[in-house]
Amino acid sequence: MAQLNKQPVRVRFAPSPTGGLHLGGVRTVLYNYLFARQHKGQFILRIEDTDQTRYVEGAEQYIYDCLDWCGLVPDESPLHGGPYGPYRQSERKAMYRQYADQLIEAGQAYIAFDTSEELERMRQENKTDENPSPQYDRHTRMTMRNSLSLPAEEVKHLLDAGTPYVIRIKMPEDETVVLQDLIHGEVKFESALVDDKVLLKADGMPTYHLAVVVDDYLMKITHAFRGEEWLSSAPVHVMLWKYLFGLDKMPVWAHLPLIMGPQGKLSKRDGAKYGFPVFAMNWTDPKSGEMVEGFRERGFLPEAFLNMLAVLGWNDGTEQELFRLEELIQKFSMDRVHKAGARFDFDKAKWFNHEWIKKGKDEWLYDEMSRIPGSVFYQKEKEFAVRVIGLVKERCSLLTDFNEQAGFFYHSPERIDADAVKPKWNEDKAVFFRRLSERYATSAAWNAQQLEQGFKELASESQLKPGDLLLPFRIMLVGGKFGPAVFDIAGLIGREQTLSRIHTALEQFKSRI
RNA sequence: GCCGCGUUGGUCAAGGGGUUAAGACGCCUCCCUUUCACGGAGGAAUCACGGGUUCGAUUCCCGUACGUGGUACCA
Repeated sequence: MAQLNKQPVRVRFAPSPTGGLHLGGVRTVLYNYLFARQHKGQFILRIEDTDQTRYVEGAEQYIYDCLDWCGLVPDESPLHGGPYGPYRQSERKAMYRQYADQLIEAGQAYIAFDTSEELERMRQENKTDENPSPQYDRHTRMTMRNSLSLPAEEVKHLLDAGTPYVIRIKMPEDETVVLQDLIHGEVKFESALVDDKVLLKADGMPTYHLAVVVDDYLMKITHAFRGEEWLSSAPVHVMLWKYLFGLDKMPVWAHLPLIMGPQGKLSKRDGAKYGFPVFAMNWTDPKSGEMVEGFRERGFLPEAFLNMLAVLGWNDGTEQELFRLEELIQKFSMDRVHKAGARFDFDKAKWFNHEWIKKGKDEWLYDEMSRIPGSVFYQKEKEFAVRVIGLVKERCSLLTDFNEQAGFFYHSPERIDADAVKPKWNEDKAVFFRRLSERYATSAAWNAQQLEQGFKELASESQLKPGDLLLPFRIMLVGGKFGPAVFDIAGLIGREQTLSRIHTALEQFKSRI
């Protein structure tokens, strides 16, 4: 550990490209990234594609796209290259075998010939109420077909005959495996209770267990952060480190708390079930065609998404909740990460986005809006859009809210909420608006101040209270009881639109009220 | 079942032997605004349970319960 401190910090995110990248995955990336930047170290992306049966077309590219969108770009990766490549485990296949062989030499691993049927049979036969899932361990390994139970000659014979086999770690009978975790502190395991995990599969590919250890060593990883679902298999990794490279070379671990859904572990199904995104970006499974919604398409700003994720399980000890990435890099610390899993709350997520929208520059929001399909803002020039955005942004939690909140700046309301004006509508008011439109038709200047002044003058000439006329006017221009100040709206949409909307509404009121 | 991790309002959480137990989201009320929103002021709501230790436990220890992860030639 002392030695590690002198080395440049190197952390890695190691996803397997089998589908979308969900909340928890992005948070793991984020914490890795923050830690690396804070320590002026390297952030590596390693693709763990050792299971060929789970290969999913496009999944790797999708990961790059997500990281790109979030702005968490790795220093080394299959895409960006680097001095410790290749960064795809499938391309490193040849590197793992020697370590497995080394373990066999040392008696720390063994060869096992059991077929999946035989394994299944063992599990069935040993299954009891007390032990519903028997392990391949010190109790059962001598009853199986492996280089420990079989005579050396038979092993040689089977090998010569090309019998498929795997290599398993031989967990010691009586050892306490101790792990120092940055978040959980000291965690202990009894080696006797851990099973003989497969290290090298029959196809020659390593399992995760061998691959992480070997690659973390070869890639000089100093700190290994991963989800808490890995904590149970940590003793296997620790043993491997001890056997292969020495505990003093082992990275510092941190097992991140899980992100939970409304009930239990957050799953992609929760998204569809409860109506919120769980992936960073839309992900369509190429086989099933099933689409899981992403935060990006739902209208989140990457900054807000990251902000929300950062404080889901971490805080800086103050009341601050809004952080820019630079601040997070400065303030993040693993020992302030909460131990317990956190339930994801979509309302709170929207609040973060809302805050970022309110704080955001209008021009910037305009640019971000390009991601929203069918955004109204591209129907007219940018200058107009930017002014509209400034007027409505405090009413929008998501980028996708803008179309509804700003639509009436681009087209006259599709539906006019006549019911809202109905109770207090009368002929005096109708007369007022007819006169107002005459007045507006000829007024020299067209800006909010002038329009408001004209409106109020006419109201007092008509012996009407402006307050009683404002709501009808709003309904005429907007269609409903929402939106920014009416005269700002009239000022922006212009004379022609304002007059036309007054006339249209007047007609509707005539027939419907 | 076994192993690991965890448990402060509905949710995210600060705190940590003596506190009126922060704050945020959400919810409710009021103010501002003759809309909605923003903003402001309030409100309801919390230390899982049982034993210790202690003058005193939400805080420390031990159990229990509950939640959660693992228990694959998946990661």
